[in-house]
Amino acid sequence: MLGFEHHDHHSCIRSGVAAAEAHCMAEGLQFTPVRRRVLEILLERHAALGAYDILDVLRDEGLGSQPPVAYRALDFLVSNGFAHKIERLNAFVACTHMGEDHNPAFLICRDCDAVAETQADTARGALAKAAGSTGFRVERLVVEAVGLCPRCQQVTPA
Amino acid sequence: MLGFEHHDHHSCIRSGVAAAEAHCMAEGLQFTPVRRRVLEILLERHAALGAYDILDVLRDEGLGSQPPVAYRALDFLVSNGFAHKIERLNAFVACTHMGEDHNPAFLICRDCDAVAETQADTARGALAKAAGSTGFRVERLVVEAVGLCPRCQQVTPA
DNA sequence: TGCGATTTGTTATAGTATAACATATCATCA
DNA sequence: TGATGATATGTTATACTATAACAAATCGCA
Repeated sequence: MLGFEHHDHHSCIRSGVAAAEAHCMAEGLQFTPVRRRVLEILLERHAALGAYDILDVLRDEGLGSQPPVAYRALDFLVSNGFAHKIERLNAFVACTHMGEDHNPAFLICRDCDAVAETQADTARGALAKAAGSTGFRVERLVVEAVGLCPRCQQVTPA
Repeated sequence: MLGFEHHDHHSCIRSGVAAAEAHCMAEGLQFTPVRRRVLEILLERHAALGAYDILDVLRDEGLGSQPPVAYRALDFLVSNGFAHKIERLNAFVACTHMGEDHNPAFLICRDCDAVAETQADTARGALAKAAGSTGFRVERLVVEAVGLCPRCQQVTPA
């Protein structure tokens, strides 16, 4: 997983964009300037960004000025697994497992909004058992842990 | 857990309200008319209800007409564990484990918005491991499975 | 009874998201 | 290569979700 620790930001942006581009190429999807830029913005910050935060950046750069521009790009990224929506925050993050088929789970810092993506074990566990026993068919699983990241535990103890 | 199966609705509303009332009594909390009524409304439907849906009912009954009335009652219910917020739907449901200390997980039908509450196993699993290894301190866990309930699988196959 | 704390009423506004339709661009194949 | 159907963007308008701020009422208790 990509945690809260330091990492090479430049290469992580580059490789994220490259992975998305490759995937679009392979699938015949259009990786347009707005879509690419929104993904870059999400990769640049490693925190959850609201649609309107993203729109502000786009507007500054002349790439679009109305909400639907941001929402459409985000829909595209989410639909294709390049980004995820954090329901708890009404915000979005770049995916850190580009390409891999995965069931994301998130660690969300309530102080700084940093988000780390990890894996949820979907098949096992009480939830799967409950779903099975009631006949509920799970299609998508949202797992979001809210708490304090290591850094903010220093600053905001207890 | 409370599943999607049939159950005695009347007794389930009565016992839910009674449990909340007892808890408030014990804790010295005020179980006011609006708060009681909102809990009843949530118990009556076994689906996720938006704050404004609830407000509509309150308004019809002369119990309040402005959003803060509904939101404040919901905040109270959620804070005290009588109800839960479904982040995925921006909506609320009555708790079906009144009183017990629990980590709720939800099965949400994307067709009819019915919600079943069950338990998440928080301590074990990949998530807990990931949190532990990064030093992230989990305070609250949101687990929401989106899919089709048994009934809607009949109506809306595959 | 009076005082502080809690709850409710109300106005206003902030923040999140999408419908609908016009225009432009792309992708392809005749 | 130029027509055409599909996809993407631009734009206006509006719907939905949520909270700030302050006044008025009510409650709990000394």
